[in-house]
Amino acid sequence: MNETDFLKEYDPDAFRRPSVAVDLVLMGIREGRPTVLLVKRAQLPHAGRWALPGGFVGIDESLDAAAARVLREKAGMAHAHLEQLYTFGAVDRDPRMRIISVAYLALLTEQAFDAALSAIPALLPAAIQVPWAGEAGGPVDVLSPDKEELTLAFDHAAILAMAMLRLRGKLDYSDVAFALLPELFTLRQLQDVHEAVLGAALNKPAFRRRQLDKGWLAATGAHESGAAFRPAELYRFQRSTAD
Amino acid sequence: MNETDFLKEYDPDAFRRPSVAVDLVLMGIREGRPTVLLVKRAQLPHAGRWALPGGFVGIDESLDAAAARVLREKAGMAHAHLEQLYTFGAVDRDPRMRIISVAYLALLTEQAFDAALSAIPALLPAAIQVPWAGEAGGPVDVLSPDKEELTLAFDHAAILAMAMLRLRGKLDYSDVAFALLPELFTLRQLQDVHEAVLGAALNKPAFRRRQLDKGWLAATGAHESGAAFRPAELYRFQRSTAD
DNA sequence: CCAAAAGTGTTGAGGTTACACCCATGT
DNA sequence: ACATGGGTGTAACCTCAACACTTTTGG
Repeated sequence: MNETDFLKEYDPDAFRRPSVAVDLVLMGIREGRPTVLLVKRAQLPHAGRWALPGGFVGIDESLDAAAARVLREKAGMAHAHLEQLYTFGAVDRDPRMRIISVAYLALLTEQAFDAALSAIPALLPAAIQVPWAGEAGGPVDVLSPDKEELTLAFDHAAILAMAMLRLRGKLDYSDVAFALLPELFTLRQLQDVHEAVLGAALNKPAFRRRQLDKGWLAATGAHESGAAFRPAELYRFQRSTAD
Repeated sequence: MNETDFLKEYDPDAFRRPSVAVDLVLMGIREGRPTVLLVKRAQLPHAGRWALPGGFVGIDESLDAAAARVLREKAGMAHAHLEQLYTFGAVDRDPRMRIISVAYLALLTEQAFDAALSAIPALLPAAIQVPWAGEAGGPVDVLSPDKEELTLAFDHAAILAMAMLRLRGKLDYSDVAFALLPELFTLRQLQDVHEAVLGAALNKPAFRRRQLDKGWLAATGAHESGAAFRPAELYRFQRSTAD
């Protein structure tokens, strides 16, 4: 039997299969805090609870494509930094049936974040309150715009906690911070992003030099406008040619 | 309609679903090199090719449980450090049908590695040759015991590359190195593990002090026996009480 | 001229590397 | 006694954080 014949006779329905979904942590920085976009579940189970936007993975759709589709459909967004986080596969994580969820982290600029909010009014921007701001990962509290504490549906709180952890861990050796900033930004804005993610204040001159020494920043010569005081220079993210 | 009624009427078979599998990177250190255990595929597709041991996820089995089961069934091992790596979900990664694979990294001591080899003779210990030893991740070459270069089945080479990257990345801020060593070990053995994973030589006194300063090592007072020269002290991995 | 934030120079502390040396053991 | 690897002390070096200072703008 050759490979082609084998494939013809193979029965893909021999075993019961779990469903596979993707869930997206849509994260941006608002008012100095990491903030995520949540949707209110209209249907059972967990009707009325807030949840991460998600959707099932189509049979002819890669995981990355499914994540991009959910980003498009549920947040009206064409592009965003999107990376796979972790796969959650506890048997009872969804009471309907067995659903394995591949969680993705999507990083949004403030503009993209606000655009999604006005395009799709059902989205709720929820601030993430990290208990021990400087330290390692534990449970995260999620606050609605009027400071109510929210209980998320399913295991989405655990997904969120992992997203925060990942974002922190990658902050200074990768380019994730720039995915949260517009094309042109000042060093102060970059520092604000770092401080929001870390939940801690940073030393200005040290931060500045460390960032410039990495060689990832290209000075544009242009300066911000409309500042009440001395306008800061605008930089652009650009990997050094040495890479 | 309340939640119970809703669940009764829910049809879990409304959509076609992909299959979900786990694949294990069983890694240990042999002869100063990271080495993985491979199985020869008996059946199509990719019959005759070497592959990572894996299996389908049961409908009532969590992902972690499935990984543990494969570890038991395919490597005859009760326990090992096991951590989820990444989920591979390209549409065409398996020609039979849509299979999403959750990859796990399993870390084996040299004893466990050898035990698996003698318990299950079908396993092949394949050394991993990392092209640019000190640097970041790219493709990895896999060598059979007689130094033949192997072509792995499916996308398993990519899984392996990611496993090496993860192991390197976690080497000095986590306890993964100790999962590759027996209960009691010398500082030289610990350094050998680090050097094998990093593919680079390390400075002895610096390494020694860094490890001791972490507070993860407990001196036992016992010394290794059978050494041709001065016997080294044996240490045990033990997180500091301050954690 | 003042307030406020941008941007720079200098210093000092801490940690890490590199090298040299001493120690313990089997032959 | 000696070869060999285990284990330790010291000094040079590098990195980075803290502070003070200058610069630039709007009012």
